[in-house]
Amino acid sequence: MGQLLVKQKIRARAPAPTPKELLPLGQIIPGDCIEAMRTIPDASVDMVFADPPYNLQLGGDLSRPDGSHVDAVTNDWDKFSSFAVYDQFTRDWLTEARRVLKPEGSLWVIGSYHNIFRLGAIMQDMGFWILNDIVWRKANPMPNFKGTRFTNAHETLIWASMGEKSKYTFNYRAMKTLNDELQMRSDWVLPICNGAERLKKGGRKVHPTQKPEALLYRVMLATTNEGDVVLDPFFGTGTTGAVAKRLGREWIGCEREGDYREAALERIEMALPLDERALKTMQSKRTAPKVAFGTLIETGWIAPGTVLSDKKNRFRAVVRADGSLAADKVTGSIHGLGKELQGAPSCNGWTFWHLEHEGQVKPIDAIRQLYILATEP
Amino acid sequence: MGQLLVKQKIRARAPAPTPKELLPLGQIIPGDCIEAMRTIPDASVDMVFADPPYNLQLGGDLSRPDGSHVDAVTNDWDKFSSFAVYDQFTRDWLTEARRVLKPEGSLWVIGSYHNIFRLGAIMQDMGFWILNDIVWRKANPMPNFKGTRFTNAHETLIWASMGEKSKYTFNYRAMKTLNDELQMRSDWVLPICNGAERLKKGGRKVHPTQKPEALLYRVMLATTNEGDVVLDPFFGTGTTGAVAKRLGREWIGCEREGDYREAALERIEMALPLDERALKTMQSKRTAPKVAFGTLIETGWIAPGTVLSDKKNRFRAVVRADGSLAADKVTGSIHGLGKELQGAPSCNGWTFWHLEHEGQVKPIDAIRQLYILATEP
DNA sequence: TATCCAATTGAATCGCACT
DNA sequence: TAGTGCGATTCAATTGGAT
Repeated sequence: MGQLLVKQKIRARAPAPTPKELLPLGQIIPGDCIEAMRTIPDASVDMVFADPPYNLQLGGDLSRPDGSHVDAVTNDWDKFSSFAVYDQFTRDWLTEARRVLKPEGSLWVIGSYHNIFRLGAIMQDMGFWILNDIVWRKANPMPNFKGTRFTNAHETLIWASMGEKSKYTFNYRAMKTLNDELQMRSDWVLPICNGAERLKKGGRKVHPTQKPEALLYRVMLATTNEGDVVLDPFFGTGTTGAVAKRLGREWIGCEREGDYREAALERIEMALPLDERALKTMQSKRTAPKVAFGTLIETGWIAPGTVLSDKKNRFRAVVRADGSLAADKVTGSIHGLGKELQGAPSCNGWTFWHLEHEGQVKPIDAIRQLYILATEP
Repeated sequence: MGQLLVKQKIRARAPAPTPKELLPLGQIIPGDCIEAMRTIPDASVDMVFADPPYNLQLGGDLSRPDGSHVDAVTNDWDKFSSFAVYDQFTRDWLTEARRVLKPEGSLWVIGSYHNIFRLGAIMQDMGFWILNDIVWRKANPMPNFKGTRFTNAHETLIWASMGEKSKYTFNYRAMKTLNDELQMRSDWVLPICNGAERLKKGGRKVHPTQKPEALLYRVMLATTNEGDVVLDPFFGTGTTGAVAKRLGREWIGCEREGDYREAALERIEMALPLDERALKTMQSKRTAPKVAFGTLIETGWIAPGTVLSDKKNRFRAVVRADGSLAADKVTGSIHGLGKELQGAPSCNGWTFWHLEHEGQVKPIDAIRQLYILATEP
């Protein structure tokens, strides 16, 4: 309420806003996104959400350990000849985005380490004021098949206002409610887009990088109001449009590829306005914190070199730096070594292995419980 | 053992490495980090870990590697100049870091949304090749008291090699062990630095942004080997040094502030190195001593004439005296024949081929493991 | 009908040493 | 330096067929 009043006051002093009738609401403008955005009036849009090409620079083919082939992003639209070319492209579309945004609008971009640092730096150079960087922690990412790096399990979003002193919309209360009455954090755990939500045609995915609706849902619920105009310059198969419709926001898309436009329009046509049941599935599940044995080593709760033993003191093992255990001649994880030594079909290392703690012999699970208690919010 | 031999072979072809006696190991070089790094020889360091200042309103005490002075602009209204000064400072210290790093060394930086995008973009521009961006997801972050944004609950690290084709160290197996036998992901949940670990003097924290040892523990265990030299140009109160000492790595620090240097030295003095047994980690098969299939034939672990088959019993092959396999019409190595028969791009014969052993069907790799265990010193 | 198992798949900068 | 051969390497979710 108070927020609305403030907005009206400011608008009264600013130039008259563009009437919505002059905007291509609910339409996908075909062609290059920069050209397409030029058709939109200055200061007429409340939010821009952009999922630009990542400039992945992939090498040769990649196969899984089972020999199957990984379907990579090889589309032409993700090919740039150099960082300089990518940067110029980025500055060009960001310039148009800045022009069409209202002074109190905000900008979201999403990317991976291939492009997000360039995006963020250019945004700052252009005067955008970063409000948060958000980490989308994928619940089910693709593994690193060759064991050469850490599993690339997240993507990064940047949320920015038009400038340091600019106002912006943040629905704090809605976010806190969505997060079981805890402040919404800058890391969001959400599954990747698959199952029924993933658009397919003839058994093949229509778009290689379709984003999950849950991601856009949270973005829009947090930083726009009902009736706001959301522009997506890289519309793809229209996740932004579908979520905007469900949440009662207006949308405009730009998209070069006819196939994507067609799939998007059909999809948005079918999108249902929000019902409460759907909302519930969007809410973040408070997953019980999983604690690996290695975490207790890293955080100093159990020191490498500590000697563990089973309850009857038949077996002993030394904790090593990486969280593995070393017995006389065998090594392994807390579970694997326990199983091995006992010759049992399986073993829960958390209850099998004990150590002396405060004068008492306790299972290592007790240390894990203490750790969880100490670090829980 | 085998690994050491390989390393020496490579070094023999490269220019002679800097003898460790010429490096200021276990020392904190006082003064400006760029000046301090200049005292370190070219290509002498295995890893640089840097936690540079975040504040973009810098004081006027920055200098370039050539000694010229950087004229800092600190006015609020001139963010663009402020970014330019920060970028120049970043390029300057990264230039020195790049010079002292070995060709197969790697660079870690940590930052927040204020500076990480600039850091990452400049690293890419300088030729560093990003291997991962890592999200440190704070288990207990400070809430956003005003409720104006999302709770800032993470920081970002970037891990990079010297270039696209450069080799680098990644202890895949140790990370997988540390994470309960699942690949280590790019999002790390770790508590912030508090409690006994947080250095305090007169009830006040000594350093405003002391990093948790657990973070450095994982970084170093993952991407350095025992005895490697780690340089931290923004040493602060010495978390990098303390963890390096614990993990049997050498360290060099640079730090301007005398108070931090004093606190760091005292702290590292008290840190206990791990003993040899605890320091060991699980080896990946890639670095483990190699056992050829032929060795198992020669030593009688597998007899010539033994019939191998794949798990589903679709293919069968006979072991020949020289360690090759013979199928119906084709012959080849354990890998080549498996690849051939399946029509796959590649095949690991060790896991593909099975035989009956003690009443169970096991991959031939299991026999190799038994051999390694039995012949280990 | 419920359950289980096998197969498929997702924004991926994915090997190394020798000739 | 490009080519070749050895051999190391995957997690969670979904889908569809078999039990």
